[in-house]
Amino acid sequence: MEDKEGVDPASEFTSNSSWALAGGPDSVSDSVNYFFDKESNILSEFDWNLQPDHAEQIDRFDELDRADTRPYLAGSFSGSHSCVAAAACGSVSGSGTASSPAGGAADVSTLIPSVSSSSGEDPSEKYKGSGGKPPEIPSKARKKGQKRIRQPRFAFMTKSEVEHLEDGYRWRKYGQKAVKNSPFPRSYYRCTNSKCTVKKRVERSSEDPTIVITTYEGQHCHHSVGFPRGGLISREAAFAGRFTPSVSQFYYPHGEIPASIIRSQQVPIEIVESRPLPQTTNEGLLGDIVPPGIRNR
DNA sequence: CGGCTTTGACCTGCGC
DNA sequence: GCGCAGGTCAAAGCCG
Repeated sequence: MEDKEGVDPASEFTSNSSWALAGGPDSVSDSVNYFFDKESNILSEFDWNLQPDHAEQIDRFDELDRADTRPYLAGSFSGSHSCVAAAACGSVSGSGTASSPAGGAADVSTLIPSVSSSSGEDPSEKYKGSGGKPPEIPSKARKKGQKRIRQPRFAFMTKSEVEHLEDGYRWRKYGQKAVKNSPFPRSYYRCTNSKCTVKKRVERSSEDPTIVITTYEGQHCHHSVGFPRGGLISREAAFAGRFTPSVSQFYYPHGEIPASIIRSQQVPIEIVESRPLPQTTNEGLLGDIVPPGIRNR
């Protein structure tokens, strides 16, 4: 509806978001490989294809970052988060409450998922668990054998002491599971809005307990509820909270951020500057954080 | 009392 | 077929 107005530039560039480039700078390649090694289970689970091939473009993102994206990437989650993600948000309906990014950012982690618009047409979709039912379909009404339709997912890493970020929406925890090969459990949250099917998972990296990996699934069909603590929202939170499909992200694993980014970002960074978001449009967001050349791939 | 968290059970898919 | 792991359900308990 209102979230689908017009053509989504993001989807335009992510509709075939299994980017395949060739080769890449060493530092970033290492970074990517690092991420694959350490978080491959998570990434693969999310269908993310973070390949060394992306290094070249990530490096360009690096340049972009030096250009003036930092304030936009800065996060201000409640608690002591240092946001690690840069994400582009697709179809955003209105500017909502995401208008005042505040400081407190750090590790700009990026990640390139092959965010499939996964409407269930993907034969490789593995609907592990969930009783195999789509969120929209109550368990009782669910037909046996019906495949759960997985919503597009979006994730980011956050260096944080607390796990639950405030992203402007209210969440209800509906489950927690121990994760294999990880001492940290994974928590499952669902948007408290009864009409909203967005879910999110929160888990800590087994490799770096200071890293919180938050995965959003689905798309909010409503506006955020605002921010009780100061009313400031980070750009990432805005992205996350209003996540829509057709989004591409970039991840740098903590500690493996390309040196140039570290130079410009420092880790962590306390950014006091509060700068209004440009327009919360796809164009604006993408323009901020997506390296040139990536967008139309 | 309503909303939320906790937690064990259950379901499903996948690999062997 | 079986076991494992992930995801969800739902009852019970907690809290404001």
